[in-house]
Amino acid sequence: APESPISSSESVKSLAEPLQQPIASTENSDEAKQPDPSEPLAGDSNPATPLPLAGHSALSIQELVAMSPELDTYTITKRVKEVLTDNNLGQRLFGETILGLTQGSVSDLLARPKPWHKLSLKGREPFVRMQLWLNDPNNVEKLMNMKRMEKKAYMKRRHSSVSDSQPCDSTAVGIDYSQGASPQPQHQLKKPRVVLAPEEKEALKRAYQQKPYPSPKTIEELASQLNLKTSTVINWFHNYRSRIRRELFIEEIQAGGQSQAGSSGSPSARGSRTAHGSEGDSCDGVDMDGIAEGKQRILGAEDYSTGNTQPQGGQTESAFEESEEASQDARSSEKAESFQLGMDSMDDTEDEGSLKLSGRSSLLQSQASGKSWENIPQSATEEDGSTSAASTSVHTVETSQELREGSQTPASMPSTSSGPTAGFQKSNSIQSLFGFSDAASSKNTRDNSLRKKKAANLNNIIHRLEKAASREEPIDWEF
DNA sequence: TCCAAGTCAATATG
DNA sequence: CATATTGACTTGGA
Repeated sequence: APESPISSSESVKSLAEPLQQPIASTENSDEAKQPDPSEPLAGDSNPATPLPLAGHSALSIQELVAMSPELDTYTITKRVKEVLTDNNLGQRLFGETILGLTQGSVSDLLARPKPWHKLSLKGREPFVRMQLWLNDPNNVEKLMNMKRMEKKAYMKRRHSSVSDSQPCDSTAVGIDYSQGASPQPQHQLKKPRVVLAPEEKEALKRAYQQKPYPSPKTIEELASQLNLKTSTVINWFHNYRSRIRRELFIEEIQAGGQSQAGSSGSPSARGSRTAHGSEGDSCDGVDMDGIAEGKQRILGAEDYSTGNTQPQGGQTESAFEESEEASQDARSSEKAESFQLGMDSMDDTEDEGSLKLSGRSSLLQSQASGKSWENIPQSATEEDGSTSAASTSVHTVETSQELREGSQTPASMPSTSSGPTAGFQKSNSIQSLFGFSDAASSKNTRDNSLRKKKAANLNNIIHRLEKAASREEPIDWEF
């Protein structure tokens, strides 16, 4: 019963309690949550975002974020979406008044939340705000009010044709677009906003698969070939890389978590989206592109010993794991053991001499709706990493990160796995041991896109390894 | 300098 | 109208 007398800590506490599934445990390591004075400069460091912030208390969000416990971003966004749709509140309003973000950012955040542990301090901020908002009993009411006020202001504007700036409180960054001010603004310097043609994207993607980190020279070539500005190509690579990465993150979350609802029973209310079928769906969720592309992929198998905690941590990625369709669902064997080794063959294509490494990988797929998963350490076939593409051996590791124990929605679970239910697994000490660890083994994801992403990600990793191993010339290791 | 992570903001879509 | 996508920009780290 440690009580932290910190006055303002109440908000922190509120942050801590809310949802969070049965993850439980993990305690012990309460880092000291002292009020901590490390805010000498704080003051003006952040120019923007005064934002009202429901909390009010003395702590800045940054501080709250810093001491926030691990939040389940997926659940948070899910709930936020529910609340918003149930009450007909838009992302714009929510984003601007609660999160201090624009509509597009909110959309993105809600649709593709990254797992907490992959977020930077800054990136966690919106989630903390969302959690705070969810905890506020009057959240909806407040937003509704804002909505009303906005509407009123709008009406007024239409009437008197007078432009007035922001209504109500909330700070206002002061930004306001003056419309009347500058006479003849436009001109032709509008910056057209480059829009890449499908073929261009295609070409870029292809280039990416070969080389996720093209050298300046390559970039120049691409740019001239496609008739694009160099900076556009550079930007495209940056964006693509990070978006691919993000897609992978969310796969992880969905595969591993899938918590459950619970929350408000919500009386129907046209649930337009949220089609989370546990299975059966036909839609394979998102794809970054829908364009058909010659599915080409390289499945490399490398044995990256993720071991050692890489300095940067962050990026060690979870890229290992490639699942192949191979066994697919075809046989829905619900055997006790739910994994099987598959060697796959990559069927297709070697289009344009793309490299093809030996494929085949061990596949561990836990199927069954339940969470019967096991972590199989897998054999580590070390050996020289580089070059030996042939060796192949992949690890599908996945030290499960959070294993929820007992509890877990007994409600709907159809018993399913009869197994011993993995009793052991103590608390997730494992996790702390291995600083990172990703979770979730992919099920039979048989998306094309997924596969592609993974393949791409492999390339990405290969690149890193290459860089780390011998940072020299842009070796091209074509196989 | 490079890169990644976050965002913005224009524009696509629904 | 609202939400989704995406090229570009910003920030921070090495």
